[in-house]
Amino acid sequence: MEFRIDRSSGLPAYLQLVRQVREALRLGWLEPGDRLPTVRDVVAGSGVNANTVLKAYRELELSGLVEARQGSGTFVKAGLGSTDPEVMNALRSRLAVWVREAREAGLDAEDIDALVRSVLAVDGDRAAAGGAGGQTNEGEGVAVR
Amino acid sequence: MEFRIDRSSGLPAYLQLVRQVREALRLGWLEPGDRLPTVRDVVAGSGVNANTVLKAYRELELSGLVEARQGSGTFVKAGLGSTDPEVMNALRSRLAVWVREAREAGLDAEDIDALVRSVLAVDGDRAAAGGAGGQTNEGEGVAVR
Amino acid sequence: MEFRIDRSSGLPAYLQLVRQVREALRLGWLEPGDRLPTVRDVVAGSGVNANTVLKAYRELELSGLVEARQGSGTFVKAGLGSTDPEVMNALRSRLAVWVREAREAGLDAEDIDALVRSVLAVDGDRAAAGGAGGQTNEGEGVAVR
Amino acid sequence: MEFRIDRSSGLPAYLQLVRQVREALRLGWLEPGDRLPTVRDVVAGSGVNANTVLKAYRELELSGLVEARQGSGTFVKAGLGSTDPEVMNALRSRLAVWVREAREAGLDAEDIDALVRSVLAVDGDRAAAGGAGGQTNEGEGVAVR
DNA sequence: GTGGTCTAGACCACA
DNA sequence: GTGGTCTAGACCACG
Repeated sequence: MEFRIDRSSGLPAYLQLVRQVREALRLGWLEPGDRLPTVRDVVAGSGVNANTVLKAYRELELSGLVEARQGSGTFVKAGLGSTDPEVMNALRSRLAVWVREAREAGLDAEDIDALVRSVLAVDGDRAAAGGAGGQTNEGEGVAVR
Repeated sequence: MEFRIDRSSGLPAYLQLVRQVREALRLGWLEPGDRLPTVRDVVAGSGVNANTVLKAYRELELSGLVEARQGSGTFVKAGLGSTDPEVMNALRSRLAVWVREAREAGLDAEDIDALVRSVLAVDGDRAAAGGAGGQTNEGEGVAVR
Repeated sequence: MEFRIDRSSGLPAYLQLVRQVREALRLGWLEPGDRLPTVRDVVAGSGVNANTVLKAYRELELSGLVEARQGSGTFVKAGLGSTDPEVMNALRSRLAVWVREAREAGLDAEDIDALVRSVLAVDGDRAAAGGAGGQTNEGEGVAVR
Repeated sequence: MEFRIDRSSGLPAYLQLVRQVREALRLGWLEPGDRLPTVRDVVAGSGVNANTVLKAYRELELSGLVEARQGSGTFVKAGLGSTDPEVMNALRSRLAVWVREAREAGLDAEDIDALVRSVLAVDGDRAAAGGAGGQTNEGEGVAVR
């Protein structure tokens, strides 16, 4: 697993790390028992400071997702992606089709992001009680009357 | 237009405001000539401090999207949504269908977000130079080999 | 509220801070709505580094006990001490009597601590399922056969 | 004698071992001449690394409490529990009564710990120079004004 | 070599 | 002036 940090996004580096681990868990790219890259690897690969990585890993540990074993590394303890990988893949490929069309219609990544967020916001009001998701984007969103 | 800020997202409040205005522009919910809510309104509606709103509006003004007219408010100067509203709506409704299916398959907002981001990341490598840049999420993304 | 850090205890300073806040909550000395001392106050009063305090406060925030409000301080969000203050005081004064006797019998603080821990350990095996307490001492303890 | 180490307590593993030996000495569970479990036993029984156990034993030896005899094991050299076993037992059983009442009043182990520590802290100010020092908890404690 | 703790100090976001 | 983020670097605990 490899991290990419976007320094201009405004989101703190350690939260980007946390988020990317959570995403990998949700997508099934990481599973219980897997070892996260060592702090030193992440430092070498992404340019952030070691303490930033430690902070991210500690946050993940506090939320029960990973477990640090001194001297041997940090390991995934619990999964997040409860969805059947096949279903996931089906959804993913249909999404990919949609994204391609959107791009052909001239939308860029930010447009697409805005669209998705707006649909999720509407949809979220319907799904409501689902949440407890943690650091999701729920709650942020635009409303025009 | 109404702002919602999520204090626990890690993203600075003023950037959430900026982002939401940009999203509204991209989605065609705001158009040149429209007036943004007054600072006072935003304060009342979202609980942030007036200085935070001012900072967001100033930032939008610096990027040329809005214009403050002394005594009468802040107005949209330029659009961002260059896409034909009909096409936009078509894309939007197809997206909504996909989202509904995803939700029925058990994915929550964070799952969906992760999926979208991962598809955009792959897709981004292909589209590369495409985006107008700005504060997009491009660049952040997970890679597992 | 005032913190005291024991640098020779082996327990990390930030955990001592966390523990002391938890204790104050359990004893009813802190209640929801109360403001914790500012980071700067703690630094001035206890000699630890600001980041150490921030780390402690952040940990408390992640566990849902306090809430940081930028620019205005850190506030207690949830209580821990569900016990009736009167009952608490009764127990406390009876304990104080016992402690006095123990001291008169020649036990020092470490002896008393050892005794309490050993009684709790035995007792804990009986109470068993109670826990989920978090960073309690449960689990550590001596057993001689 | 059997050790239990709590990996989530924040206290270094080797200090937990040292502490448990000291407690056993104070409570009279270990006496001069007794043999401590071999390093191998401790490793098998508690999961820590052999070096960690060695470090704990070395520390105990440095403080004069135990003595390593090449080829035959590590033996208790000096006691810590100077208190008459009968008095100790009397105190212990009265403590047990109190603990039972506390538990019935709804206090859990962490509550009890907090209470004991707070009483000891107050009491400590009175007894002052009393303690033999060492790695006691003296000095840490909460004060609310 | 692994993760973890702490410090000192710069800078940012918010009220 | 409030909390928060990040860095750089020293040192510790553990395997």
